[in-house]
Amino acid sequence: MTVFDVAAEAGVSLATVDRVLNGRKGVRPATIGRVRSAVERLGFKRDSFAAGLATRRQERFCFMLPARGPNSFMNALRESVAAAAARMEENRVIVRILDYPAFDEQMLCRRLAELDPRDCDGVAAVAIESPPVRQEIDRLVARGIPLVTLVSDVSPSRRAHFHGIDNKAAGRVAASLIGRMVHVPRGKIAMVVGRMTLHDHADRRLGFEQVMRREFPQLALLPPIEGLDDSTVTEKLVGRLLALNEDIVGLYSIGAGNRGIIAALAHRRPSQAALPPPVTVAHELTPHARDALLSGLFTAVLHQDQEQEVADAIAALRALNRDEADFPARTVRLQIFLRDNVP
Amino acid sequence: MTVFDVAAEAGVSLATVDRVLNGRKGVRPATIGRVRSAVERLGFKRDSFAAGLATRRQERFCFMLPARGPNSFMNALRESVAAAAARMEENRVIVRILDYPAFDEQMLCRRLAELDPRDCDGVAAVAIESPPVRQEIDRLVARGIPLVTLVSDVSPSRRAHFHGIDNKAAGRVAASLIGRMVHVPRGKIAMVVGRMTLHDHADRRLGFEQVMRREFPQLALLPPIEGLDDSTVTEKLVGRLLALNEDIVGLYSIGAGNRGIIAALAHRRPSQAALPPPVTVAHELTPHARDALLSGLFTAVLHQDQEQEVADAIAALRALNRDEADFPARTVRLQIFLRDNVP
DNA sequence: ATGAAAGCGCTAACAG
DNA sequence: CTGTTAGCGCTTTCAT
Repeated sequence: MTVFDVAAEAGVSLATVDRVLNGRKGVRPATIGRVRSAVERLGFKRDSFAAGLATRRQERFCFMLPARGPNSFMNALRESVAAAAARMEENRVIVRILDYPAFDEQMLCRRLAELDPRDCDGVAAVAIESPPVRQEIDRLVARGIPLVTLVSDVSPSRRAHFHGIDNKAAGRVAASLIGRMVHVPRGKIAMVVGRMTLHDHADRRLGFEQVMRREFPQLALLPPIEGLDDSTVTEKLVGRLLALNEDIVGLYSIGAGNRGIIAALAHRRPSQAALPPPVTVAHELTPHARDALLSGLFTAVLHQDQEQEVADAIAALRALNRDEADFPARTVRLQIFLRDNVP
Repeated sequence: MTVFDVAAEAGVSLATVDRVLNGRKGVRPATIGRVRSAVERLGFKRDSFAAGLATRRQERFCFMLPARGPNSFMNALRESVAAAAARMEENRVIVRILDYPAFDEQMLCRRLAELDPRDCDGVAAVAIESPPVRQEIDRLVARGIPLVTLVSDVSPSRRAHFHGIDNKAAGRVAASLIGRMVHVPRGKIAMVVGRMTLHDHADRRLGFEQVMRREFPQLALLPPIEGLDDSTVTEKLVGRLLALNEDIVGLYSIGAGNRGIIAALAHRRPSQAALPPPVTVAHELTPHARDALLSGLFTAVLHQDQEQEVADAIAALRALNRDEADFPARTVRLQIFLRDNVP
């Protein structure tokens, strides 16, 4: 069952069948119909190996990530991208990793501006929410380089898709878990973000506060503190917060810097250590978060499958590159890990 | 960068390069070394499209599932298999779906016995735990047809892999959720299984009881009831149980038949309806479970990604078919859905 | 608007 | 043990 058989059945040549199959133009409607019905009758399915071999195009994509730093989530993401790059190489997809200093909008803009349509067929970027970035993304798209956002979105912008979890839902889930698991009648809830300009962190906070206010009004929300995704900074700030508020019964770690959270929780002052530890929900299952979960220091960890995010982003870029407008972008499933289902 | 270049660089022929690349025997160690280093030097990567095209083998696998019935989890699984079958067709993999009457060990055995190595290169089966089944699986493998278990394992047996979630862990997670979310000092916990001969159900119960007993001894475990994965049966049994025990504060639905659980919970007698509803954890995100979750009737649903299970099973069968002994079988990640992250 | 012919890079016979 | 040769089924020029 090959294109050849279809050609014979339809009474046309190989080339015409190919044109119809791939929606190329320059075929009379009547002929299209004949080929279509031949395909139908024979139950023809294209052999993707042969198709892949015959098209010798190479696709070149760029991943724009924050530079290597203390944020283990981002480091892990970089590994995922590198692994995907290696795997995709045999599918004629070349993935290059570029980076910008974390939180640095200006450098991100500059890096995006440098991209040349002649050696880059698409970009996946962990973005920062800001007008200049949005503008630069739009300019990139105008130049003919499609862009998808990864992990953290920029919206509204001309980016084609966002690949990541539903961060508002993540915040709501965290609130549900904490609210239902806190057993005291009242108390305070702390939030730690990396930085508010990160769209994903802002969304998580939004969802969290929404559910907290509506369903657990007896728990008081402290204003969020910014730990810059850095565990040293985070430890200092959280330590101070815990010392100042003896009655913190819940803690939501929205960003990175979990090592700092763990350290602060582990070193609570004796007066606090007597109380039950706050119900703590963190993000990203790094090795540290994993240990904190196993030791009972964290109650739950909300995680996103980075491999899937990366794979989805590459799939989307390929589709964009082939002008498949109807590519279905899916939201990466939020994963909840408790002590008993740690991977 | 092709095998041809590698051949030239190593000073051998195409065929020899191919032998080395694919680990075929009949090449002198010295030659192997020359080819390897040429590959290394040139950074050669095999083009999987060309490789796929050149091997014209067709793989034919069978999925052995319980017959279509009232169990929506199994119906959904069947859909997943059908979808995967369609997708794999263009990769030269043909998947056939076979079935046996649910719970019927004898028929399962008979169906397995009928399989012929001449038209089946591997089997993925949702199994039943019993000596005859185990024996029949071993016989199948002896006849040269590799088998992997799907969703529910049979162990020990000569099946190559199990593809599904860690069911003991699932039970432990359910216990953690219920235990931490029940706010009364004491009460009873109910368990509903499909049938104890299903390995996955038995495992979940094990994990559940283990954590319940150890961490929440103030909650009393009622003996599990068997609903046969049928919602009519389940509704009757659970209704009776709820009527007899006013102080049920937690409910773990281990198998299918969620519709029955939902009905029973929704129709609690007025005297009970005044109390807070039991903290309920169910399995399998069917549309009904989803609605129950959204309406607050279920507290959490534990789910497994069927698409991934099926994809993994097919990948494993392909590997077995190519005698890749070191294929890494992964455990499908247990998913936890709360009201706010329902897909 | 349609057809003929030349590969794409690899694997698999078969021959040495 | 190693080399030669003929495709796999599709896409892509180039002719018509």
